[in-house]
Amino acid sequence: MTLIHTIENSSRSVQRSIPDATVARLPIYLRALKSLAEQGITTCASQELAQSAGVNPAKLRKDLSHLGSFGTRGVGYDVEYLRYQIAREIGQTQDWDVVIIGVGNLGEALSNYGGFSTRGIRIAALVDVDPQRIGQKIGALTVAALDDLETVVAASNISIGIIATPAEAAQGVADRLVESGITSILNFAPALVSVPDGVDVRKVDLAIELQILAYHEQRKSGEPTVVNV
Amino acid sequence: MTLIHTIENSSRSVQRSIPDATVARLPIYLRALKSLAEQGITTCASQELAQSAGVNPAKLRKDLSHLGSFGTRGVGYDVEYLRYQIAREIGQTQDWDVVIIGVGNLGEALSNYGGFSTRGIRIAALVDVDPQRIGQKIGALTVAALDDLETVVAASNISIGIIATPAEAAQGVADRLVESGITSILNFAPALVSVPDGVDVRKVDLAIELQILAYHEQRKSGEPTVVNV
DNA sequence: CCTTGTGAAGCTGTTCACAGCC
DNA sequence: GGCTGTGAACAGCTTCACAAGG
Repeated sequence: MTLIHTIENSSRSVQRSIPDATVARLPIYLRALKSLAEQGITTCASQELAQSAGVNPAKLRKDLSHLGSFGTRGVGYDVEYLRYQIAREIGQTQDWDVVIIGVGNLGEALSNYGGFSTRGIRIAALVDVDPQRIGQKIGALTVAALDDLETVVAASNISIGIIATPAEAAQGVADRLVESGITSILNFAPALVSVPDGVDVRKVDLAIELQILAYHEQRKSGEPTVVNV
Repeated sequence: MTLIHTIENSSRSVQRSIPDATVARLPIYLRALKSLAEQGITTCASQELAQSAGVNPAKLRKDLSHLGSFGTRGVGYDVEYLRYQIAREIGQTQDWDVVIIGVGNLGEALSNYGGFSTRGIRIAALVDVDPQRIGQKIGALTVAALDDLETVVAASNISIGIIATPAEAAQGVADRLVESGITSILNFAPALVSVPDGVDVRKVDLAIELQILAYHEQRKSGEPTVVNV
């Protein structure tokens, strides 16, 4: 990806840029900490936290070491304090407004998905091309026209776009998003979208996930462990 | 992960086990090849195919080299032949039957998702706990009771389970799936599920994807590239 | 004594660059 | 000449194991 415009270490302040692999796990730690907090646990060792997050303790400690030094040797971490530090690092102290483009089955499911609000994500707008869809109400939101994307983005201070259209429409929508000033895109369409430098695209391809499982499944059942000599 | 019960190289046959990173890209190549085929292109160089898949040509060639040697030096690859070889490797020559557990917004969206059938995935059954849901028709399928999971799995020759329940229910469902003999699970619930060795679990967490984007977004807008000295 | 934070080792994946082959 | 297939260099991530420090 290499989208991090390497600031190549200015003199002061902590060394920027946390490894991608670490960033991807920070939300998991956050959820694990939340769960510990709800159980009334106020302090934990890397051991427990790691277990609760499904990683190995060394990895957890290494990950945290990229953000700073928040633990106490011989004791562990203060749950609330660590929670706050991670939240701050990944920008969870504010809410992020998101627009979903494409209000089909998936778009609608996403807009009704309950898991976002507690994680700093707010679905702020829905957009579609279909005249039948435009004006329709989904929960508290009214579906806007794709033509009004720029207006919608500007009005709602939106910073992330979700593409939930068919594959053919994906590139066009991505272009429109970029024009609107959006620099972070989550793409659910099974298509490659290309964007200018400085714009982040993440892709979630549901079919691919299943195809990967199918591959392993084939391995497991296909050849019944031929350990011939 | 390390779920590949390393056969540690028996004497004959190609060395098994393709790198995970490669497996994850094979479906992408397959789609790119399909697209080329539809444009009437019968032969292609790694250059074009790589571009169409969004990877670099060297990586593509290295990936393919793990499956065998399917190209012609000085010429490139035969689109149909390569397509068949990759499809064979990832088990796309047959259809894989899938059960979705949890027919909420997401489960329903998945069951209506058009992108599966062309990629060798067939939603064969839907299951829920909610008595209101059970018996309901979604497309051609009738929602079955969670209690009948074993029966459903056996009857339809299902090999993959998709967990689309709330987080609290995920572990219980995973246990039921494993009991039913399922060894491949795609988990959409924002929860860690633990399973015995030999069972593959992949996780898709929609909120995490957005949180990762939010992190980068914060980076981009937060500090306006402080390149102080 | 116990647990963190971290150099160092090891592993996996990517990229380079070229020999091999059509 | 041109493109594949691949050893070798490289980069990033994970794991180990231990010194540092409460």
